[in-house]
Amino acid sequence: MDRAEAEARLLDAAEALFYERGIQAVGMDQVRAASGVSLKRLYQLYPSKSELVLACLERRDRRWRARLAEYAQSRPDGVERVLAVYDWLYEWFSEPDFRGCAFINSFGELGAVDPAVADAVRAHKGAFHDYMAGLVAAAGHSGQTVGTLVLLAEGAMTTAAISGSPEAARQARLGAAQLLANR
Amino acid sequence: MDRAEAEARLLDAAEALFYERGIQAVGMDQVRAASGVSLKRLYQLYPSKSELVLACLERRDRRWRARLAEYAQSRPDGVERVLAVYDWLYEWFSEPDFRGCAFINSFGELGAVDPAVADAVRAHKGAFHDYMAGLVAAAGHSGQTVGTLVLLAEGAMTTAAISGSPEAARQARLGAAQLLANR
DNA sequence: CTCGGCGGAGAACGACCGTTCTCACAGCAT
DNA sequence: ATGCTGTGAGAACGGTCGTTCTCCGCCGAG
Repeated sequence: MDRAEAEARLLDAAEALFYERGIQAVGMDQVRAASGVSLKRLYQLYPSKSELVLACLERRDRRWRARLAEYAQSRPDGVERVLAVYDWLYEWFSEPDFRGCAFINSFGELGAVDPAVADAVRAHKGAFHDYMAGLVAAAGHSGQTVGTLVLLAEGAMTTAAISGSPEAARQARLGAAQLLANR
Repeated sequence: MDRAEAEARLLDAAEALFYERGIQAVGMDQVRAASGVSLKRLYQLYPSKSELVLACLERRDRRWRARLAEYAQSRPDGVERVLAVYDWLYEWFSEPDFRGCAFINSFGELGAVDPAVADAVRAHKGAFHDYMAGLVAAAGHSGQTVGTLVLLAEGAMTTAAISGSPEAARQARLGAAQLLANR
């Protein structure tokens, strides 16, 4: 098993465990068991748990945004593409192991205690905001609306996680459509 | 120090510490030090950390909702009172030690691992939803809007926490006003 | 005053966690 | 065959955590 595969297996296992149970509830030995990578290799690739967590968050950020962008780009420009974001949220919320936004969860758990985690979360949310701003501008709407549309998405993530139902995405889409209907 | 005062000091100290640093990051000994209540008394009032956490969440739920209701009731009936919710959020977000919604944070940290915590969070969010539904009905708007208004509030809480700024409440208020303007 | 129970301070316990170390072994150049 | 390098399995280490126990002083009842 070469370095690249060890990294991939580690990130896959760690990300899944952290997301499913929370970061502090998962020990490094469980990451080793789930990944099949020895502790020695683990620590020479990621010298501390904190760095492993950061690496997971960064990879998740890239994947999450890529998945969203890929989905949205399959829709026509304009308002349709803005609303596609909420359709994608619905699909995401419907995944059987959905447990909320990993960044919101990580921030609540470690944001006050690990500034690097807090920075990663802010970067992720900032990038999402910027992406939405691009979609809204392309739809010819004022920048005023962007913030509200982002709040709807964020609210849908936490509400879907807590309620255990993807319906919040539908509700958010309705609200967004209404906001975009009357300029 | 009688039983009632010991309970109050424990809950005050524990709630503040859990909220500020996260639950798992705070040890029982720190609760003892901050409250001035001995470990022995602590454990005879709350036989486990989990029960102390639950008691904190329940008291916080009651206080949070009471504070919100008190604020809203000082405004005239109708749409004004619905919008007052977001004004109150702005004040809350502006408190110097604001660190997001304790229930969202607790859910992210322990929701997957402690079902009692998950239940308490669901109860809190359900009560907030019902309260908003009452305000919206009193304002003569359809129940359709309630979900969206709640999403705006939830999104504002997480966004304010992560960004460190209370502006999200302003943004949420703008969105809510727009939703309530055109029925 | 004496006794008994309660409370406080903090040590003790067992479990676990992040991290490092030991040791045996596999692959490879010489 | 002989070293050398790096690996895997897992023990070991130091620290912390939740929880319990010990010991001692206080205080009210008799």
